[in-house]
Amino acid sequence: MPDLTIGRVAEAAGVNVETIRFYQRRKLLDEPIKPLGGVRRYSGEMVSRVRFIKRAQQLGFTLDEVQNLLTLEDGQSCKKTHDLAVKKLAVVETRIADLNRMRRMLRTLIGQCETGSGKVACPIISTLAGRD
Amino acid sequence: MPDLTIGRVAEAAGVNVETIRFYQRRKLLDEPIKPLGGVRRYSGEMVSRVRFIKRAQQLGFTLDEVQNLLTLEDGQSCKKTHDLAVKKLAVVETRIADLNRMRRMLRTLIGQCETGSGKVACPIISTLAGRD
DNA sequence: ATGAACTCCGTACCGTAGTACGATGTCAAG
DNA sequence: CTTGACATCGTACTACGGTACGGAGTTCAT
Repeated sequence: MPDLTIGRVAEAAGVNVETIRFYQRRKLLDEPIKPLGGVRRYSGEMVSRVRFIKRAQQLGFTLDEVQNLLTLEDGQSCKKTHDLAVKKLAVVETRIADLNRMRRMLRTLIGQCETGSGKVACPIISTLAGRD
Repeated sequence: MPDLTIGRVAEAAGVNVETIRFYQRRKLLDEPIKPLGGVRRYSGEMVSRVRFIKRAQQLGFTLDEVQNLLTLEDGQSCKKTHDLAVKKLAVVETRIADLNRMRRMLRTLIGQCETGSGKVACPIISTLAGRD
């Protein structure tokens, strides 16, 4: 069953071979035993694990957090998983709030630029310079 | 008029001395001439420039972009500044959209966890594992 | 005039998530 | 049995925005 080479795993999971090796160094994936003077072989399980990592990243989890999630992979400690997700949601919402502030400000400034109310200087620059 | 030491500038602008030096290396700020065997002196202008950089960062501009903005600091080339702001707004909106996707997903998963519909395995883990 | 506090400068390091590279070894097909 | 593709491994580099450090010189108040 462990029939894949690292290249096949990477390809199947849609990542770079170096990424697999990087995850191994980070202890996110383990390295199969290497038959002395040979080449490591991987099972399809490894592909699933890489995909797991990638999906978790898409939800905003860092690799450190993914490492944590992987230890919960049996699906038993639902509460711990739930709590991690709640914390992550809070972080995501903070980031959204920050970005919304940036968006509001940028829109205001762009609007001022476009309605150019006879002012000599650029309103964006003026604002950044603290003049106004 | 150039009466401040680097430490005073940093303090007045609310940044670390090392940050000023870092900006100088990055050519965001220029270094006053150093009187041979002496200490550089800065004018209040320098404090304003550091604040300019910090405000631009709060709007989402990278230091490379700030460098660009600083060359437009006379407030003349309003169009170039405007265009930079429009591009940045687009980037910010993309990030918001990404984060909104994460938020939706996290909320859904957390909700599934909480209504725990008799399932054995954790719905979050199941989703990450691609089972479901 | 002495000691604390500050400056100067180069270089190294932090976190985050990888990518790149080069030497050497192994495997499979022809 | 050779050639080409791939694996292994260690190390270095990327982007981004700084922070930290150590040794030497300078400035200022007492």
